[in-house]
Amino acid sequence: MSSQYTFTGQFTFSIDSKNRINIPAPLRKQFLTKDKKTFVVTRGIDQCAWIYPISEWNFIQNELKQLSSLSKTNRIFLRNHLRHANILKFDSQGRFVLPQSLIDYSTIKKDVTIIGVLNKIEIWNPNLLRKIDQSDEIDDQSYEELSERVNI
Amino acid sequence: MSSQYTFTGQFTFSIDSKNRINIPAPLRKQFLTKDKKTFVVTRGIDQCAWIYPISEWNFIQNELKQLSSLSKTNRIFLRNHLRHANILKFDSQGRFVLPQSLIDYSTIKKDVTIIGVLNKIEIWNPNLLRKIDQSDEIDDQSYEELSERVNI
DNA sequence: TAAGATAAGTGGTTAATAGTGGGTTAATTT
DNA sequence: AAATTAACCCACTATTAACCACTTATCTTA
Repeated sequence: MSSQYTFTGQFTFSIDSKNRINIPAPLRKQFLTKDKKTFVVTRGIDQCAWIYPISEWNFIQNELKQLSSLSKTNRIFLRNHLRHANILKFDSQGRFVLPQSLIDYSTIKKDVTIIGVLNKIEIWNPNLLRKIDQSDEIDDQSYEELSERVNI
Repeated sequence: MSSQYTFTGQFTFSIDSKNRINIPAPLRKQFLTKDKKTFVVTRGIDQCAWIYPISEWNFIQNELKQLSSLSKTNRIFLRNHLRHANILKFDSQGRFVLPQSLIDYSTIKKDVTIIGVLNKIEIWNPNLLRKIDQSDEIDDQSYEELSERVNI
């Protein structure tokens, strides 16, 4: 079964003194009641944070179970994706606190650009996203191979 | 299944102080009731904005859902296609507000030229469209090639 | 073809919502 | 017990969306 979420759009918000980030209303409104404002924030493959509604995350977890730990790439991939995953809820104002480790990882300072990418939401340092936008790096061979087997 | 929309024609309207654009009545009337006045505005490949009725967009989106985010190429592709997509509705007067980012992208000032192109509607800076009109002539060779694929 | 009626395009006002900031209390940690 | 963190609440401001109104164009019908 494919995703029930179809996040789109781009928004630039500020992160406050308590490291709270507002989820843009158009994205927040999409959250299904069954997910109860619950989601997972984790490291993106790129230098950003990824947000999955909890039901999406559960689906992805099942996909990840397919990967054998005999493969080194798999082991590294699984480790890095699972250890940084935080289960959170947004508050009555629609905000959540972004864990410090993810702030550091994505080099977030004062502002964040939040973008909808189908089944997930990405949180970026605006400057970084702009840079990425122009110059894109080389494809990673290992990821290419993985992509043929897992669909997240 | 092919598109249920066949937008045609050209209209030049003004954009008001609140960045609202009127969808020309002939195009608006084509909107199917199932789409509930809902559509997606996004970046065109050329320097203009594209409008897809929501059912058209959903078809495109389902294709995009096939792409795994483990592939770098896919990630970049998905991001850049989805972040500029805004799901909107037109108001009771048949207008919608064009997001600032798209106004900038298509260098729109006071007036806009709206053209129907089969399954989508394009929004142009009139001056830009005029320029393109002259410089983007199709040469005889290209017409010959086209003739082998389309019979009109 | 003139007059009325209807629809289309444009403009502005008001009411609701969204984004942001901060404070208070409860829970956890040290 | 003190300090830090997290949850909750309240409040201000700016933006957005819903609503109303007017003008111009198009269509209808006498």
